[in-house]
Amino acid sequence: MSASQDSSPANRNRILGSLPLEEYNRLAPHLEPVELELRKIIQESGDAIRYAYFPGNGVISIVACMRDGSTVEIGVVGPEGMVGIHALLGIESTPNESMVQVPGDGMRIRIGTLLDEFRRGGALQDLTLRYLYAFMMQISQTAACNRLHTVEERLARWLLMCHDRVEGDELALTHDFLAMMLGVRRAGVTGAAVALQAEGYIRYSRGHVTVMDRKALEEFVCECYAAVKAEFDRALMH
Amino acid sequence: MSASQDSSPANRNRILGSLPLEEYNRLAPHLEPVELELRKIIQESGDAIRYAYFPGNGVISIVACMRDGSTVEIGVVGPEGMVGIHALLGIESTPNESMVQVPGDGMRIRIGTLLDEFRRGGALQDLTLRYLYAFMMQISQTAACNRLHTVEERLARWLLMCHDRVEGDELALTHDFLAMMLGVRRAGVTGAAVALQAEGYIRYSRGHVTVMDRKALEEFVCECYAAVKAEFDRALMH
DNA sequence: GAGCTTGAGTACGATAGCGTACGAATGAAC
DNA sequence: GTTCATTCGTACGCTATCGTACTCAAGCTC
Repeated sequence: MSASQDSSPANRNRILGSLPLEEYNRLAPHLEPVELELRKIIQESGDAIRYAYFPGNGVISIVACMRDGSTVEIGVVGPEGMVGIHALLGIESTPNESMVQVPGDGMRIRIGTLLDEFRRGGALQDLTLRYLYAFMMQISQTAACNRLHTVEERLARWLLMCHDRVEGDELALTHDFLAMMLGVRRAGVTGAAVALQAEGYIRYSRGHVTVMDRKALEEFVCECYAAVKAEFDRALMH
Repeated sequence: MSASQDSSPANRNRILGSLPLEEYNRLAPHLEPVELELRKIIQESGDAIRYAYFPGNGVISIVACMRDGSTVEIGVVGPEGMVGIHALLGIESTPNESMVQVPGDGMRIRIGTLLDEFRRGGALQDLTLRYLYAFMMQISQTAACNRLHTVEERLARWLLMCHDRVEGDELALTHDFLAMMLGVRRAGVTGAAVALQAEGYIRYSRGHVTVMDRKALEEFVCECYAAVKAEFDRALMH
């Protein structure tokens, strides 16, 4: 029996919602609801990791930062996963930064508390390690995709990954932010966005993208999208 | 007390060599020595993961493969780590491929046996999870590096990472193989190699690179090299 | 030592993306 | 309704890398 009974953030999150009741009940007193506000940095590069976050909805970007300030997204986290998984591996901080791309809500819990449960070796450990595998495949495909595919393809992939984790077809995103995620110029995003819009896949207007034709986007996007999705399905199904 | 007493492959490997004797002795009867032969694929993309490999020396590339046959390396493994860590996360196979880049030797062990020990939650779990963190940082930096840095910088990084894991200054590598690792054309590697050679950093001749001036290479390489190294040191020190 | 295979150097036109910059349009603020 | 900051569209010269292809040299085989 699982903990999925209502639609609280805890139960919209796939990891928390898949826990057996016994484990969930041990964690529940320590879970605090949090709002995930647009553009909020919930984990600063290099800072001590104090909380793990389990989104109920919304999308969070995990970003690698360079010394000169340029950034590249290495993965996204939605209700299927968690932020702060690095800390479960036994380290206290990480150079990666976590930023809210699509606002939502979720639950957070102190890392120490979560680690205690993780180290019991039960369902939480199993679920988080499987998620970790999926996330690792996402990073690894991103590494390949960054090397081999065009800005247009990568923008399409990003939009699809976001769309998968959100209700509705509209996303609040500026070209500037997408440029930071994709690691390209703002003007580069504009060019790609114009192209995708010309094909009728999306519609853009001042910080708002609408996915108009998801099916067509899926046909246009590079293989990386499906590859990552397949690994998520494989690792997280049960 | 640790298991590092002689110079068998088991004890040249950092993970095995850091295990407390009790844990090491439980694993020891199941460790088989293996030779890591140049260019051998020790884990095929999509195949069931049957063994974990702990190199005593040599370098193994973990590679993402695309449908069209193009490949990009996402990370390297040497005596500091292991191949097959994916399986500790609870999955049976992965699309990544593992190939020997610098020949050497090591120990292997059946995944089931290793998983049993991993699930006891002792030092092996701690060591492998910390290594996993370091490896994840390597992939993540590679994703960023692939997006932001030139072929020359990335070649320098690759050579330094290899050099760190090998005794001596000579590596047996063709431009063709480096092209597969860096995800560029063979001619692109040649161009970069010529440039590094002109600066006196390396010397190249028919499948053999020699690192001539490591210090200068370290000054030339992009920040990604030091960033990954710092995370390895941080995660694996004890 | 002749022939063959493998690996390296080079060339060249094509193209994607860069850095930069400027202006237009939208939406919010007053 | 006017002002202003934000966001987007576009342009232009520049560079890195691509795709392809040809040649040359080294080392192995017979």
